[in-house]
Amino acid sequence: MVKRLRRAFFRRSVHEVAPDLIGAVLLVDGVGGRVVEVEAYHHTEPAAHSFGGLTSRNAVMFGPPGYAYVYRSYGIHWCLNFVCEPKGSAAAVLIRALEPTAGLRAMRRRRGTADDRLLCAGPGRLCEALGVTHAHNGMALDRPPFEIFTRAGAVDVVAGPRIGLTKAIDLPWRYGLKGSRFLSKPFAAAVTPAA
DNA sequence: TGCCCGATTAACT
DNA sequence: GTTAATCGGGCAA
Repeated sequence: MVKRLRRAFFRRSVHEVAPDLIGAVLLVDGVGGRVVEVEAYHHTEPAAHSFGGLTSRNAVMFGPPGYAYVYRSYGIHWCLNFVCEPKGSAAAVLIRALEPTAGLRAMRRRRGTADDRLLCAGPGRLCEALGVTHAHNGMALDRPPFEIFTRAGAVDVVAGPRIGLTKAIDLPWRYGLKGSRFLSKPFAAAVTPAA
């Protein structure tokens, strides 16, 4: 049964929330799709923006769970995260790829491509397709323009190392939908994460 | 104040 | 395979 996600969903460990988001549906102003790839970040690990402590950029990460943390990447792109765990954990899940299902016309227009596989295959592309910008930083995930729904049934989730990092590169905190053609990159090995 | 670099992408060779 | 685009955070001075 598909249900709208409530804030309590995000209050759990980032390592529970991240795989549970695979297969969920994310919409921003009615545009979006099925989550097929995410990554987990936690302040105890040096790859996280929150590792060095509270700053103006990462302040939302240090707040309560269930809010959007949006940051500028490489001075060019926006990246969307969901803040998790009780306030102060400074943990978040980076949304890396969607299978587009709603608002295809709007996404193709924003992205300037008709190749549906590349509409949301990557954190920067996804934000461009959904129209996510710094204006969404700090917004609640259970209120408009966000709508997030649980997955309908069981899915095969695979895990592997995160993408594009120079620190903590070995932690297998990237989660994806097994076999999806909408991933930003394929998973090297099909390893099912521990429950 | 200045410098370096990044949770990326697209367009190259 | 490599590299430019582009800018705010973090740290050295």
